[in-house]
Amino acid sequence: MKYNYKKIEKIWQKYHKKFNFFKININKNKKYYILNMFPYPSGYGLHIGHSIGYIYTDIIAKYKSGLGYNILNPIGFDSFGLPAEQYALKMNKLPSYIVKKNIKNYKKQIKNLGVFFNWKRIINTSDKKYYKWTQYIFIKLFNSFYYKNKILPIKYLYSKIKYKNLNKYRLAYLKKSYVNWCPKLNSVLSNDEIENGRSIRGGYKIILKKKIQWHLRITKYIKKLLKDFNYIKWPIDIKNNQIKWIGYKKVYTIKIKLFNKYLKIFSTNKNKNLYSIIFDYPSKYSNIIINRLKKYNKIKILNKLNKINYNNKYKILVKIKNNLNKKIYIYISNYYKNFYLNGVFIKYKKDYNFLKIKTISILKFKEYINLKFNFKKEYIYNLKDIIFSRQRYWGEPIPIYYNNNLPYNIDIKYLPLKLPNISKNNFINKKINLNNINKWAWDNKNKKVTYKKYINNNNKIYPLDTNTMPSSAGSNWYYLRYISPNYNKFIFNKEINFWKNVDLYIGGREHINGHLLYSRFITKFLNDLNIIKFNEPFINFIPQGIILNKTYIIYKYKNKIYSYDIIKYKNKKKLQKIYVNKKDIINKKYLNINKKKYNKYILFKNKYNKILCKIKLEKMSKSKYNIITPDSIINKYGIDCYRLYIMFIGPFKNKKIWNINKINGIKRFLNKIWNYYLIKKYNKINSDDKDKINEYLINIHKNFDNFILHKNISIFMKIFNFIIKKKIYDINLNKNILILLATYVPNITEEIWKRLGNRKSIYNEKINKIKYISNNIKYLILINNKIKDIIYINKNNNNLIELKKKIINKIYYPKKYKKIIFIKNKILNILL
RNA sequence: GUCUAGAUGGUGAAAUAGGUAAACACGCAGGACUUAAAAUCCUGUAAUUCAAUUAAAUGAGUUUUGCGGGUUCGAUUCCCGCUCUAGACACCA
Repeated sequence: MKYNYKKIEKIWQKYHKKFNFFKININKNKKYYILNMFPYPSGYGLHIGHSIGYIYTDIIAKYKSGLGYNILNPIGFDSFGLPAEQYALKMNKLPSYIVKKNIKNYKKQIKNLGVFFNWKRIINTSDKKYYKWTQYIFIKLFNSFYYKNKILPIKYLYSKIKYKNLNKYRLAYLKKSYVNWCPKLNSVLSNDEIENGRSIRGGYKIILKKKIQWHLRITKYIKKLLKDFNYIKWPIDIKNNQIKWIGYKKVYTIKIKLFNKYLKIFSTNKNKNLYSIIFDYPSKYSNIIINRLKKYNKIKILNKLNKINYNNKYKILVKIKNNLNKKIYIYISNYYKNFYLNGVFIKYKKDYNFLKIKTISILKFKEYINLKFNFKKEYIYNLKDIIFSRQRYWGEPIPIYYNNNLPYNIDIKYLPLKLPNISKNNFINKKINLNNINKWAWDNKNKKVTYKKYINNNNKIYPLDTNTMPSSAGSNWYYLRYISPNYNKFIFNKEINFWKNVDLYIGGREHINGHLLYSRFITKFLNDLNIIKFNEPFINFIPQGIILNKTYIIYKYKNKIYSYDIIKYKNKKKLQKIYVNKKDIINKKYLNINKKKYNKYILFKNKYNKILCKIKLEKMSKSKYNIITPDSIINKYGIDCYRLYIMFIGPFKNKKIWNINKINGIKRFLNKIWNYYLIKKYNKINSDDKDKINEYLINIHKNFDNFILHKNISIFMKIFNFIIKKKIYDINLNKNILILLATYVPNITEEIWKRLGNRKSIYNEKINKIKYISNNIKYLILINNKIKDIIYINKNNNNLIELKKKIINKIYYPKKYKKIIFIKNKILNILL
C-alpha cells in the first residue's frame, strides 16, 4: 500500500497547530533554550537555506523534549534595515506595510515545514514595543563608562570633567568616521550599494568622506571577550576566527618622521631589519601621505586610491636614512587591514611576495626620514569600535537631542521615541532619512516630539538626532526578548532566571565578526550593569552551511551589454555585473534577448549571435535571483519527505550545492517504513539481532548528543534494511524506533502511531537512552600491514600475553618475523 | 591581498585518542514482474592487472582520499610547502 502523504499530512498539520508542545513542566527544572538566527522578512519569502536551520533545531528540540527538557524554541523577525527599505522602494510601498505583509507570508511558509515554534513568543524588531528596549540599552551605553573592569554611571564624572569631554568616556559616543559618500545622489551609501567604486543605482562616483557618527566602545571589552571563550562550547574554528578578528597582540612601536610629522608605526619583531612600511588605507596616516601627494600633483594615483578594491596595492618609494643607509619602500594598501591599524614592518616571507607584485606606479621622493630605533612594547588590537549610526529612515531613531550641539538623552520614561511616519511620496522620491522630516524636534518641557520650526533653546525645544541605528542594534540583544515578548515594564520578566542564555544557537558563519561578537559585547555590558546574571549569550553555536545555487550574470557598461565570452580581461573591471533572473535565460546559458527590457540596450553578441551569461555557484540570495523556496518541493513530495531529505543531503555545517536528484531515495524509504509498520506478520527478535539493533540505536543517541543529524538517517535506513530482511517484528522495539524517527518526520510517524492503537500524540512519549556495552573486542590481524583476519575476543579475557602468543605461534607464521606490533583492544601486526 | 575554513567514486557522502577507505543513498547497467508504462524487487557498480572456467560464481595482486614532501610498522586523519573553491574584511543581515 502506498503512503498517501497529502491526505495524512493535512490531518496532522491541523492537529499539531493546537498541540501544546511548549508547556512548561516546573517539576522538571531542566531547560533547553534553542534558537535560530532570526530572518529578515524579505519579500521573496523563505528559502531553502532558512528551512534547513529551522528543521535542524526542530529535530533537536523534539529529541530534547523527549528526554524530558523544557524547551524554548522561538522565532522572530529582524525587520529594520536596508533590505526591507530597498524592497519597499522597489515595490513602491512603505517599509512598514511591506514588513507586515512579509511577516505574514513568512509565518505561513514556516508553518508548512512541520516545525514547532513558540508562536506565542514571536518578536519583531521594528515594533515600537520592541525597539523601546533597543533605545533603552542605547541610553544605558550613552550614560555609562568603563573604569577598571567595571561599568559606572557617567554622572560620576560630572564634577570632574566638562560635559563636552564626557564623549571620550561614554560607551556610546560621537566621533568622526569614514562613510561612502555619493555627491551626485547627495547621500551615504552602504557597501552593498557600491560596485567598483561606483553606485549601483546610477553608476556615480563614490568618495570616502568623514562624518560624525555614533560609535559603541566595544574595544573596552576586548579582554573579557577573549577570556570568556574559555567556557563556551563554540567550535574551535569559529572561536579562532573571532580571536583573530579581535587581533589582540603584542607589538613593538617606533616613531618615525615622515613629511615633517611624527607617525607611530608597529613591528611584530624588534630584531628584524626595517624593509618597508605599509600604511593601512584608509587611515589617519595614509591620509597624511595622500595629502602630501596632492601637493606634488600626483593626481593619477589618488583617483585610484578612492576605489575600494582589495587587490590594489600602492607603492611609494621613499628613501629613508636608516642605519644601513638603504632605500626603503612605503606602501599604502589594505594589505594589512585585518592586522594592524596604522602600519607595519615587513617581517614574514610572504611579505616579500607582496613586494614583488607589480605595483601601479612608483613615485620618487627626495624627502628623508630620520629613523631612531627606539622600540617600545605595546599591545594593539584589530577590533574597532562599532559604528552605530546610519543615515537612513528604516531603523530605530537614536533617542538623543542636542542642546548647544551637545548630546542629551531623552528620559527613559518617555521611550519609545517613535519612528516618524513618512508619506509614501516622500519615501519613494528617496528623501529617505530623518533629516527631511519636519516634525522632528524634542520638546523637553512637554516631553514630546514637535516641529523643527519651533526649535528654541529658551523654550527647551531642541533638534533631535537624525540618524537611525544599524540593524545589529535590534539583533544583538533579541534573544532576551523571547523570555517575555509582550512584557511592558522591562526587557524581560522573572522567567529570565529559568531560561537564562541560549543553550544552542544556529546560524550563518558570516555573522562571526558581526552579530555574534556584538551580542557577546551587549550581554557582557548588561551583565556588568547587573541586569542579567550571565555574561555570554550563546553557550553553544553551530554554524549552518550555506546553500549554493546557479546564478546568471551579464556584463553591462552604460547602455551596452556584452556577451561573456567576448569580454577581454582588461575591460572586465570597468563593466558592471548584473544578475539576471532565470526566467530571462534560454538554452541554459544564453540571455533571452527577445524580452522587452533588453531592447533599449546595444547588444554585443558573440559569434553564435547570442549573449552568453556567466554562470556561477553562489549563496542563495534574493538579489541574485537564485532562491528556491521549499513550497514547490513540499507540494510534490510532502513535508516529511522534504524534512528528511534536507537533513540527509549532507553535514549541517557543509556548504551545499542545491540538487533535488536524491530525493527519490527518501521517498522510497518513507514508503518502506509505511509498509513495514502496517503489515504485521513477522517474527520475534532473537538476542543477537537485538544487540545489533541496540548498537545502531546507541549510535543514533551519540549523534544526537553531538548534533550530527544527517548520519542518523543512514542508521535508520540500516535498521529498516536489517529488520525487513530478517523479518523481525518486535512491538517494543518498533515503538522505540518510531519515537526516535518522529523527531525527523512528524506526520507519517503520528499516523502510524495512531494506527498502532495509541490515542495520544507520539510527542507525549519519552525517549529512553539505551546503555549497551559489547562483550567482545575486535582485533585486526595484519601481516605486513595487510589485513588477514578479524577476530573477536571476550572482553573478560585478560591474559593478553597468552593471547598474543597464541595468535603468533599457532595461527600465523610460526617461523620467522622481524617485529610484532601489538596494540591492546585494536591490532596485531606481524612484520616479516 | 589578509584572515577563517574546505577538497574522498559518475553524484551526496561515511570512516579520525592514526589501524578493513568508499557504509547509507542517488545515478547508471543488466534482469524479474507487466500488453505497456509507472511502481516494486533482484544483481552489479573506485580504477586496473593476473589466474581460472563451457558459462556463472570465484580467487590473487597493484594503484587510489586535490598536488608535492615528511613523521610512523601503518596517514583520508598529524606536520611542512603548494593549487583550487567558499565565507569574512567593519554601512547586507
